[in-house]
Amino acid sequence: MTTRPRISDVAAAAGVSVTTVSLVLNNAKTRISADTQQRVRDAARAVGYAPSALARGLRTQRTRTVGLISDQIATTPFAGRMLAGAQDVARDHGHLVFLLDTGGDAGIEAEAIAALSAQQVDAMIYACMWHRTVEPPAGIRADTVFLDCRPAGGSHRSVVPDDRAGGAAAVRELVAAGHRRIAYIDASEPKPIASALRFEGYLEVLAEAGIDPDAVLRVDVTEISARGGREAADMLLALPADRRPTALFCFNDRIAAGAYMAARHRGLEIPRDLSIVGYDDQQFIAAEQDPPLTTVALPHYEMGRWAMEVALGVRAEEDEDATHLMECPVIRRDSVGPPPAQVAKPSRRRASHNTERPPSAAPDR
Amino acid sequence: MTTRPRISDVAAAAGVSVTTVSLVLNNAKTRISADTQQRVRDAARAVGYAPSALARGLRTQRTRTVGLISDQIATTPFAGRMLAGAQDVARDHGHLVFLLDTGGDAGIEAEAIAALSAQQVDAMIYACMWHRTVEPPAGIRADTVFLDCRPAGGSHRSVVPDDRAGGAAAVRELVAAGHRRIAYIDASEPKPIASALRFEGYLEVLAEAGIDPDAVLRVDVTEISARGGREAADMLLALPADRRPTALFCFNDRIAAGAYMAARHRGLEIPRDLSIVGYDDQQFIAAEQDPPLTTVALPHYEMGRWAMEVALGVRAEEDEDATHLMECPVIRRDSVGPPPAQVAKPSRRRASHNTERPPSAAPDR
DNA sequence: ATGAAAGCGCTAACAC
DNA sequence: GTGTTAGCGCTTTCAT
Repeated sequence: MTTRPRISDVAAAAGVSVTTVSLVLNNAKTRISADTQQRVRDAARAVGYAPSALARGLRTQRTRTVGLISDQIATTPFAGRMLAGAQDVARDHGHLVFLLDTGGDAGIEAEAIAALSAQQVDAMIYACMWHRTVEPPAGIRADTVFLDCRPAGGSHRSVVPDDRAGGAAAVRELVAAGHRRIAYIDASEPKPIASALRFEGYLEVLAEAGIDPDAVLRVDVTEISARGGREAADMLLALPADRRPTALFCFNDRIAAGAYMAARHRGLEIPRDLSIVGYDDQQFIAAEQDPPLTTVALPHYEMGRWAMEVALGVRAEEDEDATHLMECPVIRRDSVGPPPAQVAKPSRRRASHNTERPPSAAPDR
Repeated sequence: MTTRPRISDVAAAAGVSVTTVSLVLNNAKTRISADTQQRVRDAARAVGYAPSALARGLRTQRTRTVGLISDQIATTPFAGRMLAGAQDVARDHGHLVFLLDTGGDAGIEAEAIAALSAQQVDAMIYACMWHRTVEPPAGIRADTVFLDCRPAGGSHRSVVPDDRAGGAAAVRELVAAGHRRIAYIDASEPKPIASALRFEGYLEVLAEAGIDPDAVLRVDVTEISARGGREAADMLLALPADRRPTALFCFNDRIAAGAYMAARHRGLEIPRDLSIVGYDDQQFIAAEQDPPLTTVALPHYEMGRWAMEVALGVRAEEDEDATHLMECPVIRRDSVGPPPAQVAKPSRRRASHNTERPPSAAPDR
């Protein structure tokens, strides 16, 4: 092909005017004879015609494109599902998405907004890769929808996970299994917004169950990682038997993975000796623990869909609130069981961090 | 703002013609008086002018956009870095990227190609989320560059990781540490193209070191996962002492994580009793093993950059080959050490899969 | 050193 | 039922 066929080529081939071609190709309700319609369609196919989105956009002032600005797409495992959700609904509605990752740089962000505006995108989404509060970038259009973050001041529509309810659901799993001494291994400073929310859920369920919260059972990790989780869990498990938790609710799955390590080093078997629940349902982490980790999933795909649906105006806005809370489902796997029948008799050896065997270890050999 | 300011608004504000505005805003080499230039720029800023990318694209037939078609962006942890690499160079050259994920569906793929063509993107990238051979989709433009996949028949330019060299590098780590009995825990059928390549590297280094490959030391996993890796490693570690490997090269980090589990269940300490190297340098997996896993990194960010650079024509094409091989650097962490001083005396108990203690375990209590 | 005007490919108001 | 034409906002040739 030397050059793209234009609408006039189709018109010529079909022996009609461009108006007619435009009309039939846009399925206008207009009265064009069925015969002509067929001729036009055949001609279009014959010359390999596809309308120029540029020309059409210029003329109609609707581009059928949407801009998606994200921070940090590179370094997060969750981005993909959010993008996929947004993508899917965009495609279903005939829209294309411009993806602009800013790496969190405000200058790049400003450029991105300008570029998108120059492209006359029909809608705009501002996505964060973890739930947080953001200052809406200067000059961002008012109908932008915020994905996985809350604009300060509730100035724009947004969707975030319901971390409070998720935290409650996690702890409820544990309470239902019979646990009463449940620790919360929290994130470190500066804490993500989800941290306090999940803790609220924790307290709520404890109250429901008539359990007094014990301050020693809430510990902050030194860093959000398996290593941090391991250290924190290790402190908890070193507590005297009557104060020691029988279950751990971890801020996220990576921390939970660290808790597994700590348990292992103390010879504790999960869930027989210790129950654990995580958060995030992080791919390749939660399901691949040994035993697989019970956790709470972050609804990234759904949030991505929701954001695109409201951005495109294809969702009946059921709620009045600017920010929509999306449910976090619990994913039951094998790390929760009833608490050990009797409290293990206190071992008087101080946390020596290693080869202590579980009370129940087989006296083998 | 009611409606976007047009170039004529700027012209009016500056008291010049639109030609002049266009010229100065596009930094034409033309001779426009410095004074006029300033007036125009001031006027543009004053009215908040930004040129319409649509109109400009329609006129120039260059849109400064590029289409990036990907399969499976949702379910892979590597997508982000590839996108970030592509993104960064696009931005540096003033281009915007349309991201279209097809989920691997051929129908959607065809639509995506059509949509991108309608948008008159200046360039196109076809990305896979893991190294494989693909049949180029029908109708894809000839100058498309393939990212992390090879088009069948070498019909298009492409960039993929150098898995053979990566496999060699991994095994060389082990050989350098003194190992001679090195197992390769391979992927399962249908094997990724990388599987055979890494194995080639393995054989190459063995040959270099004068080590005869032992067929029992190559085992396929039943599934690519921690569980698969665990089972495979378990078989290997159950071998009689004189046939047992002292080091494991795993097809990927998840499999390596499974190997850690198997080692742990046998009371083997890493790297004292067993050395392990993985592949992928997968985020939150490799670095968070206990001890952190030595592995080979996949150069996703760099491949993303490379692809966009050639797509945009901003890279001097140094190599004649249609497919560019990108180096996979080894990431040294703590899972490789010298082989155990003497071969452990063969335990005659058959692989009982559990509480066997390492020879060196403290006889505590 | 600056301006007039054509035209990129399309849609839609209006005429017939 | 179908055709003519203006114009979306810009770049660029050609005049001056």
